[in-house]
Amino acid sequence: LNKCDHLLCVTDYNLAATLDCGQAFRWRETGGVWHGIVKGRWVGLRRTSRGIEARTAVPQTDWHWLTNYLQTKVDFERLLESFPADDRHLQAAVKAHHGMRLLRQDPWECLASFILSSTKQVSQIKQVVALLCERFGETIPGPVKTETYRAFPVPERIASALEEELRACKMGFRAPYLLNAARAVASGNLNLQSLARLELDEARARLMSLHGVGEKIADCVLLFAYGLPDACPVDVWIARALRELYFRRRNVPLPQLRAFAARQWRGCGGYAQQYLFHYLRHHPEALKPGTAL
DNA sequence: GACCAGGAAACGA
DNA sequence: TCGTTTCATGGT
Repeated sequence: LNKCDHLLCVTDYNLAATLDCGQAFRWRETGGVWHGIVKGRWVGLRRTSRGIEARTAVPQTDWHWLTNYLQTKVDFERLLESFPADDRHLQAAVKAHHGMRLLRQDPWECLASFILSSTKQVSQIKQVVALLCERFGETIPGPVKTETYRAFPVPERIASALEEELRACKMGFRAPYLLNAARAVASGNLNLQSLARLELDEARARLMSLHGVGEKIADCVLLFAYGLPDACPVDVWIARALRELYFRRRNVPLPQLRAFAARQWRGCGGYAQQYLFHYLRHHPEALKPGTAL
């Protein structure tokens, strides 16, 4: 059976929060439809009462690529049970964006995107990623024939680019980092597929061997592309939240905050930090002294 | 203009 | 193993 339309039956799925919480950077929403590109396929998504309606530009016989990306088969209720019940800050954030999921993204796209993310706002990351795709991505079929749609550029294409061409995508000092990472992946020096079989610490060390990839960016990749539940990226927002809400505004050093997060959210650190991150981006006033989250 | 952004490397102590 | 500085660019 070949079709361009498909219904994903899900409950407790917050599509808008999932696609706009800062874990992926290519999704856009127009008129209630989210459109983006998953594994080189254009797809439009709409939340309905029955689930998620998906539409592609090319007929599909198998939708596993999409259900895997969206993680629609994850039991959300069981997921909630893994969160500490007595963590009132986390529970408040979960309540505000109930049904938000972590995606399962392509490792290379995720790694490249987060190399570009350092000290940039989410809106700027989206802009740089869009420029990169526009200039280096392969064209793919889309719904409007007069428009061009592009896949995320393969590492081989980035590897053959000039640093100046990359800088022209407004990525600044991150350009040599991206170029080096693309060469490592394209040459086989870094095998992204083999990372899936490693423990958290070993996989993290491999990623951190890349110039421009520290603990935070490595954890983003291990969480958003490999689904390691204990990968818990601590960025400026999460660090601020931990200090304000869990350490009574004490100036606790970053490594100590990371250790605390690992203990506090054992088994669910990835989800916990993502709910807090998304909540705080919508409610930055929650970090003001004396304000309960 | 000052200040900050989903950081990390290089440096000096 | 720490704190500081620097990196490029755009938004507020």
